[in-house]
Amino acid sequence: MLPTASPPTSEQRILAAVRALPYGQVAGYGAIARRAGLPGRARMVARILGHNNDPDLPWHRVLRSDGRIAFPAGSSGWEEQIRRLHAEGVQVNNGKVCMPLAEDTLDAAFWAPR
DNA sequence: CTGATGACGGCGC
DNA sequence: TGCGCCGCCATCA
Repeated sequence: MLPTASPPTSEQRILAAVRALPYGQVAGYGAIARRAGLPGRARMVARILGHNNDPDLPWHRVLRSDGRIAFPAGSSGWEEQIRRLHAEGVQVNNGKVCMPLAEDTLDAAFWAPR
């Protein structure tokens, strides 16, 4: 590697965490920030997504911690996100994703009584 | 430098 | 269950 290698910026780590979301899976802003090594920066994740211009970025898999679409109901972004989630087989009810967040799923699996 | 804003989160009532 | 307030942090006016 180049000797001038610099540490990844917070923005890059956040984008990487979003790209790491598997198809048909969703996560909250706080969860993404946490995975990026930036606990408490949920708002920073939101700002990055709002300024991102990468068509390959699965931003539609990022929701609020309660599983709701972050955009105002009825807005173009709101409809677009639901449209994309539906395309991945994720069911959405009145702006609410009908499935547990990725982090909750992993946590539930870990704590499951088996 | 100070104050306001935002694709948020958590807790209290 | 729903609503409101406060906390966190980076960016903007």
